[in-house]
Amino acid sequence: MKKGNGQLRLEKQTVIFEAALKVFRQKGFHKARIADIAAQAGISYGLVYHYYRNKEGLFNAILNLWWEDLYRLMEETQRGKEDLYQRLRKIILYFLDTYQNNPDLIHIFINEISRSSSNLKPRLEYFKKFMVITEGIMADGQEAGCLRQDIEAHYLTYIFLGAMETFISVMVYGNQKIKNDQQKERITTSLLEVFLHGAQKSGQEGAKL
Amino acid sequence: MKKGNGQLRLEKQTVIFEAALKVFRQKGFHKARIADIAAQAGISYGLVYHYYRNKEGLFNAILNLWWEDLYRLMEETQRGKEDLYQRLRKIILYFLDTYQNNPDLIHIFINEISRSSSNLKPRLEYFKKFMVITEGIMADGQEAGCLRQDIEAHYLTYIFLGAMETFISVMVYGNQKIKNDQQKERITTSLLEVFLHGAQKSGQEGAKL
Amino acid sequence: MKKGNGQLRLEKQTVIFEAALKVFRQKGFHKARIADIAAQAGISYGLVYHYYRNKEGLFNAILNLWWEDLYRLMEETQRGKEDLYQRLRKIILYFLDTYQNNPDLIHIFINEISRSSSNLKPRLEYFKKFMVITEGIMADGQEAGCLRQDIEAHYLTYIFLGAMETFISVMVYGNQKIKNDQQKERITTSLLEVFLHGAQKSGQEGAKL
Amino acid sequence: MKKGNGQLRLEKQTVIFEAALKVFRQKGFHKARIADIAAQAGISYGLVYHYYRNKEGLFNAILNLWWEDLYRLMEETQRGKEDLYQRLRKIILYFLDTYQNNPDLIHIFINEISRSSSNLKPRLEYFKKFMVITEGIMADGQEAGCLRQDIEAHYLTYIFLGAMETFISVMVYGNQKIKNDQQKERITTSLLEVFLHGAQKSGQEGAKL
DNA sequence: TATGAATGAGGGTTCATTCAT
DNA sequence: CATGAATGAACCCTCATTCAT
Repeated sequence: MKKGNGQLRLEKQTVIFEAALKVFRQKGFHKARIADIAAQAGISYGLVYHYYRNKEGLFNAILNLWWEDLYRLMEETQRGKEDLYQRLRKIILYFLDTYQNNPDLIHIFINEISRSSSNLKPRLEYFKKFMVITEGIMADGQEAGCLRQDIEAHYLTYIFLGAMETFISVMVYGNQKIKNDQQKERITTSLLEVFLHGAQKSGQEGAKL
Repeated sequence: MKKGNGQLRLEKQTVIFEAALKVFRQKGFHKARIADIAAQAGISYGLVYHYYRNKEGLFNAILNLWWEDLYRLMEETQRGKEDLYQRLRKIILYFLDTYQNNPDLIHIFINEISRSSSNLKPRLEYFKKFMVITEGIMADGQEAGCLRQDIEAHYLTYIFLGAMETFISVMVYGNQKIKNDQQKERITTSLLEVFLHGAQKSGQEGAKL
Repeated sequence: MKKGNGQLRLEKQTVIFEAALKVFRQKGFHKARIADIAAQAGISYGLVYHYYRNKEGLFNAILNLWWEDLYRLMEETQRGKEDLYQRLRKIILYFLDTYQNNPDLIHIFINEISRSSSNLKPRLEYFKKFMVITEGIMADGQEAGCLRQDIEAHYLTYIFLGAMETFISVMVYGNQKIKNDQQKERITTSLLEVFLHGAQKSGQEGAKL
Repeated sequence: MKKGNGQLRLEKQTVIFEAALKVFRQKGFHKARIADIAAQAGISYGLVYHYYRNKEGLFNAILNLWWEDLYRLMEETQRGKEDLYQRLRKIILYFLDTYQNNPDLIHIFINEISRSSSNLKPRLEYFKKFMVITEGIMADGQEAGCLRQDIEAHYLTYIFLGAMETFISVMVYGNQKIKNDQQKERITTSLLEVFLHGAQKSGQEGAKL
């Protein structure tokens, strides 16, 4: 039985997509060549243009996957009735899970989205939206009396996201693997612990550092 | 009185350097053209090659300035007798001061860390060294009993640096100006407060979030 | 009937090759521009890079053709049972035939031997090998008692090849055509006569010159 | 006592000239940079243009030295009453002496004059003149009954000069030094022997090779 | 669908030459 | 005389994109 054309199209498109994921990660957007991606996908480079408008379009497809998944998570998080701790935990775990399951994707996020000035304008909006949602979570926490109110919600956001991003970055740059769930747990706990309770040794409250 | 040639040479080199700073910031390494930099400097593009070996060399000169200054600060910090709070405060203020005085430089630092012609290794090495020094400060803090020891020193480092970097990034991306010293103070305090004492509302210790 | 793609590819490659042959001959390696070659071939310059890695690669392809053909001849010559006279005659005729059929090629051989991007080593190696083979022929002649033994075989080689090469060079520089087989015969005979029997008027042996 | 300016000018010019000799030999005309020559001469590159019109002019000065010296020798040779053997011997020794005393010069002759297609037009004339003079010597020899007349005088010229040039070329390419006068003598004798008496083993006259 | 030949804009780099000092 | 800063023509090469087959 012959597969439907749509099915075939989808498959080939996926092959190209994943090849692009790999090549963009290895070389970065500018140095990645369509020919590299085609070779990785095992097709001719002309074919790429049947499935994607151009290099930019292919790259955007990857970005969309990233942001859509992230937004979906964020919306779920917002809709849910969970407390602040669980919500922040979910965000961290989302990044760590993606790091495990799709390291190319998060590599690209770190290198090409989070840290890249080229063609930044449109991408910045995505980033801002993500920050705004996170800020909402922080504000909720402040309203609920869980978070201190003497620090602006967006400051709390920067601190939280920045700390997390650096964890991921270090792993990405160091090509570290996440060995097991324990490690994921330790990272998550460390992040939340310090963010929520601080790095200061307990009992030192108010003492001179 | 005639200026020495060395003086003149230095001046022109500086003009090119600053033009490069601006153009690299605006366009990123890949999209920045030597011709752009020359135009910005008000010279012909050929002259750039009298002062710098090539585009890469010019870019590296910029990065070196950044890292050398940063290392100088870190060494001062290490040599000093100050307590943990003052040390971390100095690091943050260094970034904020640089942001005020040389926003292009810090922009490039934020955006172009992973950019390099072929091997980003050398630049990562710079970064790692910076992290190692910071980790030393954290370890000192743990030994001195100022910082909790149930979280690894390098985790503390990631959280601290990541949080700070994101503050800067947000300002960079948003083209925000630091209006006055008060704002610098507020940012510094917020960062240190959360890092050291946590974001959790005091009195909530142990309470359900 | 549709031609195979390989066939087409080969054809176009040949067109470029022959254009290069012509341009390299006219301008020499350094002054020959890829754009010239492309124009000569009636294609865009970018296409040259589909068939050859770069200018150097294209040039090497030409040299390889020359050397491979020459080596093929030399090996045939060595395998054959012919006497010295026939062997030397074959070598001369090979050069003269090539001059007739592919004057560009021999022009390049004559002019560009020492030309190379950085290291002329590889090309000299080719030349040396050619000389070594010829020297073998001379040594055979000495062993067989056909050639005088009071002069080293490689000296005989220099004299023979040098004389021949200059014949060709003069024709190349003077843009002389070989008009007919008689001329070829005369050149060959003159060379062999002088090389083998000397330029001295017979009967003058030992007389004062 | 202060030297006259003309004296100084001459000295500096000579320094540049000799630097050029060295650099042109090492890199060839195209790859030799004025900056290289100036550095070799220990002066600034702008100064080169005070003494020579441009790169081409500097190169021509070298060529002129070569050709003028060679012509001087040839004229002396022609004016003298020496026999053919002595004349040819003088030519060979001139090349070998120059190889000993000014290897850069003869290197350039071999690489840039004898074998070079670029800017060849004007240089070719020099070469032709040299050949014409040599041909005159050969014709004299034929008239005097010293050389066989069944071979055209210019053929004899090609054979003689070609053989000699290849000797020099091999030494140049192989970076061989002339160790002593004996070697010079052996080369000269071998060349003249083969050219005049032939390579064939004596007593084999007419025998099948 | 699929291929890869073909195009040409674009940019880095070199270096001879000029000229103000 | 001497310097070397300054200029810009020249040219190699890359690679995204198009399109005939």
